[in-house]
Amino acid sequence: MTQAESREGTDSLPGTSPEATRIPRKRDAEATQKRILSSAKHEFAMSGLGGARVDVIAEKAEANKRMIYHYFGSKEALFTKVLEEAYGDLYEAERKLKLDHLEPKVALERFVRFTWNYYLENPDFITLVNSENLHKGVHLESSDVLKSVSKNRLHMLENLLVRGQKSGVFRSGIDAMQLHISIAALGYYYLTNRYTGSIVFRCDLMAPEMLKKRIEFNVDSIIRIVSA
Amino acid sequence: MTQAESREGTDSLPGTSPEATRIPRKRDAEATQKRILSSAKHEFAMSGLGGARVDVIAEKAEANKRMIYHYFGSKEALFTKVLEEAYGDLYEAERKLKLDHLEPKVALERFVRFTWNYYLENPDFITLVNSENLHKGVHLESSDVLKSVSKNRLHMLENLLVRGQKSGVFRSGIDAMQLHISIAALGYYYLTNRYTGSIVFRCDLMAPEMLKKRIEFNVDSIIRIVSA
DNA sequence: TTCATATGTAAATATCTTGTTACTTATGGG
DNA sequence: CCCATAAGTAACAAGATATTTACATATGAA
Repeated sequence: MTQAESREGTDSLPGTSPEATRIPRKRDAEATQKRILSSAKHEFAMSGLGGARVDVIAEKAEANKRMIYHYFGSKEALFTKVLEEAYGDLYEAERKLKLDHLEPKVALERFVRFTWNYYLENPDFITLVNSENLHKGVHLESSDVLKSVSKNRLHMLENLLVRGQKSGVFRSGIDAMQLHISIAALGYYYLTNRYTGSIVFRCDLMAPEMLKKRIEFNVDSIIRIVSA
Repeated sequence: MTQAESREGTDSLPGTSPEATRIPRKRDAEATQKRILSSAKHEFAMSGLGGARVDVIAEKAEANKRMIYHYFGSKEALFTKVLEEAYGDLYEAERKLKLDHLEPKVALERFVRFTWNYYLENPDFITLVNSENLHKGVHLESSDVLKSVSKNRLHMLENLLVRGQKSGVFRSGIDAMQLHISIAALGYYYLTNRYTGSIVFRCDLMAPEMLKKRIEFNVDSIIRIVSA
């Protein structure tokens, strides 16, 4: 089956020819790039950088391999772009949280829940990050995009800690980076290792009641860690 | 060129010929299997299941591809065996800890430090587990070996918690599985994401003083989580 | 309209990769 | 010793795979 034919199922003809001839795609560079990025994100997340196939990415994007190389240069450059977008999305969602006006303890709890929910709702993020770390971070280490978006990453949490310390609900001397890492860790580890974890512990770690147990345990843990 | 001829370039005949003759490897099935397993563990850890190459595994094992298929059947079966061994090694090291006679708090701290050190000294374990989870646990879900070695995995920690609760140092109502997962998570996440983490936080997470900071933070966190 | 160029398609290429096959050699039991 | 068999080697086959090339078509500016 030709690629032109492969599209005929979903579309019909714009006027001229009666039988199912190919409908040339409307030229839309931006849309094509978006479809490729979205498809790549999914494939890279599912199979890792090494396991993902350029052919499959192109096919799922309803685009052509040639377009991938045209727009992104190489499989690895595409992977880099996907990673940058994934980090950008997370950070943007974080920024939207607006925790500054909330009571420190409430704000911290909300941040813990947000982090957990983000991982849960964006499972791609975790596998993408895992894949990049398997490759020792080579795709992001020279990424100005990541460096830019990750600037002042700890600002919000630092403010939160200072506010809480001043009001006496948090103890002093808490390292914001260590806490930030811990908040991520408690959720991330559970979810990334959900398959082996379910085997080892002989239960379905993704069952709704188990997920609920986990997030409540995490919230409680983080609060205990910072409490005065 | 025949297959026999193809070897004559590097080697000459044993005994009959005077100059540097080939030394045929001593036949030792067990040793060869061990070399293959060790090499495979390293390659799978370095590149993941998909990224590892059977040829490279054979070469690094100073063995032959044929031997891999002879002894293990397939790349995936070899991967399964490597995983089973990796889990077995961790669990055996855990069993050697002998925490029963220690004061609960001291014992728990020792367990947290053990877990951290094990990940630090066996970085292969983390990437192997990551790789298996990328593959949704398919290689271990039917592994009787893993099911066998992971039996009563929470026993030690449960005993510890009960002892601590009885003596009043630990609070009651702590879920041993959640705690176990958290102890692993705080170390595992930091180490598996050390590359992207170092970029995002603009510091070398693997620098000795940073590692020290992390383990001390983790020990303190776990103690706070369980304290009465 | 005309034409340069951005966008898109199909096929080729060169290299890799897993698993197999045909073959060689060491080992140990009779 | 003799020889069946376990252990080991090299080359091959079939199918993937990333990237490139040759070509086609839509678009918009002149």
